[in-house]
Amino acid sequence: MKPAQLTQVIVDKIPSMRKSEAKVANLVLQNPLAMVEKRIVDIAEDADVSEPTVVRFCRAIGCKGFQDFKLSLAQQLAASPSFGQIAVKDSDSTKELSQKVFDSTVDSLLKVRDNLNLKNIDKAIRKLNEAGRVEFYGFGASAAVAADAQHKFFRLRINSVCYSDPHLQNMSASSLGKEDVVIAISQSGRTQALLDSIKLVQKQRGTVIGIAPSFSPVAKQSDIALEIDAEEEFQIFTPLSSRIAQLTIIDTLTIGVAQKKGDDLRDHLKRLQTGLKSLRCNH
Amino acid sequence: MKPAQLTQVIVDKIPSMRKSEAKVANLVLQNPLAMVEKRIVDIAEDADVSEPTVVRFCRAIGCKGFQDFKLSLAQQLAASPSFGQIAVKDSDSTKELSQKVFDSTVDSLLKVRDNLNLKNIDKAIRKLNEAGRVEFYGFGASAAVAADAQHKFFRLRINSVCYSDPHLQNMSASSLGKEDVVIAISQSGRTQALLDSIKLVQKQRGTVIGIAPSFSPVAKQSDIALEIDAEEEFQIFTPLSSRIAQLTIIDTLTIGVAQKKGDDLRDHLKRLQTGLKSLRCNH
DNA sequence: CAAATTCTTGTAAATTTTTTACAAAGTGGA
DNA sequence: TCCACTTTGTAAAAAATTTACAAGAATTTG
Repeated sequence: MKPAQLTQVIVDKIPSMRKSEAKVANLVLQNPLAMVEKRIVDIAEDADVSEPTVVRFCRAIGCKGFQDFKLSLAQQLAASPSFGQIAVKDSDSTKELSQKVFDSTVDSLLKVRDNLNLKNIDKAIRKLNEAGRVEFYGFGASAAVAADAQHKFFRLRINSVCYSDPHLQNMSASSLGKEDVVIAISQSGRTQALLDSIKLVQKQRGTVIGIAPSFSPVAKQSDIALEIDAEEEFQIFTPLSSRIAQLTIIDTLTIGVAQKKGDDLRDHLKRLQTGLKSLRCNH
Repeated sequence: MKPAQLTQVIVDKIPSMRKSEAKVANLVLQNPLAMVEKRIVDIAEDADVSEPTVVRFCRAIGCKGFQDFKLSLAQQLAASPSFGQIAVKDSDSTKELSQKVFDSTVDSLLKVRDNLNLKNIDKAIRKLNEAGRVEFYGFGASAAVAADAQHKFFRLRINSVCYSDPHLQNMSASSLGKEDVVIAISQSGRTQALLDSIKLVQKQRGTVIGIAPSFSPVAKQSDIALEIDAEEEFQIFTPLSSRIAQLTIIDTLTIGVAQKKGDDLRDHLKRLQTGLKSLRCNH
């Protein structure tokens, strides 16, 4: 496994820290990269605290000591080099630009990975495996995610459809039963039409798996909430990173279900691939 | 900046090393990962040399001292994780499963990032920025990617559509002109119908940007090829990682074009966001 | 509101770890 | 074999980290 996101751990633990430890934490977050070549005395001086406080800070975030802290931090930064300075400037070259886009995507994937609610993923996989019909609902940017998800579940030989039209959603939702599952996808977690559909599904006693930000109405309303809190590095555009995170969560569900279905499914997929071959160019 | 691959530097310098320094070098190469948590005394003992010899070894390969060596090594190892055993076993728990899915996605993103053809990305951004119409073509799993891409370009106020039906593709392709651009997306790079559409576009003197594996017919036929060679960790399923890589490349193009469009666009996006607010639930 | 308790922080000392200085051992050429 | 030079290890010094403890702040309780 890759090193967990140390910077994320630091952010999470700041509230429970002592005042002077928090000073160190803030210094580190301000410029993680600079820490790597500092000694304990330098950091103590810069943060205006004593050396033992720095050690206490290291222990507080789960490291064995100062060297261990530095090493973990260095490893995280090496894995995603431009952490903390990902904002795209107008002056960036194509090289810098593409690196930033890839790095920020990696960053948010790691962040989401470390905050997964495994219990709910497990529940979701179990439920999907036993489901009658599986429907995917999403609007706007999430419509493409829903379509992608539907395509994957279809390949697993699961009866699945995808609706990104509120009327079709409602009509279909009304026809669901208690063994059916709906996966509701939303970047904002506040789309009113989606909430309406969710309620309709629940009225029919269907199960709703929500993929949305924590504490959002969609997450709260869902029976099983898979929460995603990827900060978007590129604010003004349509969400980029969080959408990739959504897809990856769906991948996890897909593979989880496939694992449960076992060998039986494997044969089916092989046959499917053979079918596709005829559509291909062979030179 | 530090040399990219420390282990490579070590290999290169072994011939010019003293006998006991070479002992250390071999120990390090044998298991680089293990070095990270050792102290100088441990390494000295394991290599059967004295501690100063270890320090001399560190200096010989261009490091400032022992700590510097350890840090550099750790960084290299973190940056290029052993692309090893990610295959999912039937016995995997949900935790292991989701970690593997996320990690393998991260791995392929990093791999693709390091193999990007920047010149072509640059060309593509330039072309897209000047384009009249932009169309996205893709079938199967790539249809969702195309839909997602269309959605993003639409937000950039670029005249864009998406077709995942061969007839519509052909009809539309025939109506394109030389200032128009088509982005053709394919996981396999060998879909015959897509190749046909590409040829039609080129007959009309339109530009085709292909997102497909290296050396594939689609890549070869495209005017600007953006090649993606993500190994799929989960063989039997529909492609997972390479699709994420495709999306991220498209993100790069999107941001690149947005950057070129500048402030003008920023206002437009703000207005768009305000428009969407009315569709949201506010509690 | 003050006394007592607990929690936080820094000082100084101890320990660990790394680095340097130097001397011993080895190597090769005359 | 002897001399000059290189290589390597020992031991001491220096540097860096960690611990122990006490002073001071904050908080609770009578």
